[in-house]
Amino acid sequence: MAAIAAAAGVDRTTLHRRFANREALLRAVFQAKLDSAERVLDEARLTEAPVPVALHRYVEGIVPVSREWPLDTRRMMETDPEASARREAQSARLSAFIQRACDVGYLGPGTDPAWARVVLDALVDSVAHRFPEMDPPRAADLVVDTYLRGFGPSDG
Amino acid sequence: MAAIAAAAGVDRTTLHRRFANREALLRAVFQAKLDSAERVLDEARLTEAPVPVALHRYVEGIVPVSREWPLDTRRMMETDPEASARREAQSARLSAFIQRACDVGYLGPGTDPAWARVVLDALVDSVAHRFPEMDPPRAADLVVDTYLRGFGPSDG
DNA sequence: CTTTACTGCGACATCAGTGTTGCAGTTATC
DNA sequence: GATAACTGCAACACTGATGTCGCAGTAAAG
Repeated sequence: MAAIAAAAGVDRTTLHRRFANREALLRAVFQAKLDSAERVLDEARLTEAPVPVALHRYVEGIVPVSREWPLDTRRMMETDPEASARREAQSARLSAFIQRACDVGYLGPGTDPAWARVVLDALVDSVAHRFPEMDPPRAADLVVDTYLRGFGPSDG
Repeated sequence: MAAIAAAAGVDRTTLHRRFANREALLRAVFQAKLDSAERVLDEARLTEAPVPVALHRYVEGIVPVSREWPLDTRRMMETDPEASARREAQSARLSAFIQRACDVGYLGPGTDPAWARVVLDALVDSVAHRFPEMDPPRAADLVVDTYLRGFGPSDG
């Protein structure tokens, strides 16, 4: 709480006036991230936009969210079942999109959707935190390009 | 310390007989991971084996290390300058290998070595922890394939 | 000018985690 | 059988983080 207050530039007492305790503060932060992530999923139109468009919009939107809320929402599991369920629902939407991308042939035949999903998360997280100065549209370009083509020479 | 002791199946007192304090235990664990990682780097022969062979050997070797020591050695930064320097040296070896892979054309022209390095780390970490039952040779196959080809259909 | 709203500060109480100690029990060695 | 080595257990002291409280100061509103 002291570290969070210092980072926010306020006194610990002020934090406690807004949040009853540390758990309440964490819950509020998780909710804020879930809100932002949900907005990105909605705006990406994962189920109706063309797959390439939806993918790019999703990545471009989620990179700033990941940067603003650099916390792993999976850690909410045991403390807030409601938030956990909400996170699971959002994750399911993304996994369904990956499946759709496979179904329409956007991802190659033989692609394991589970692995494709994990890799997308990893690439987003990496670009967001290891290249913090890269702006979201360019970060999305990089992630999508790497995601589809890898690093091998073209026309291998 | 209580959680570590419980996970190890021993009493806290036994931990304290071996390690003066929590910091000493952490240092020992970091050293063990650095030792294992160094062995993998040595055996991969990153500077003399053919690039595809070296890459596969490295990934196949580092996946079990990452599983056995699931801790981020970057967190040693401020507590143990010696271990931090050792970690930096190992990281430099891997980055030099990525550069070599670019130089010989194994990675496509225009590849950003820094990004290629970050993505390799991310893929290894993902396969190690999100697919814990996958054996190392097969995990290495998957990582290298994804790394080079991505998920787009072949012959795009 | 008074009141309201808000904040920072310092002091305090509580608690969880770490580190220490003494003792009893177990196993292996001599 | 005695000794050494090792361990688990419980109790204790200490420390840092959290949460609470009272008070003084500041700014905005009436």
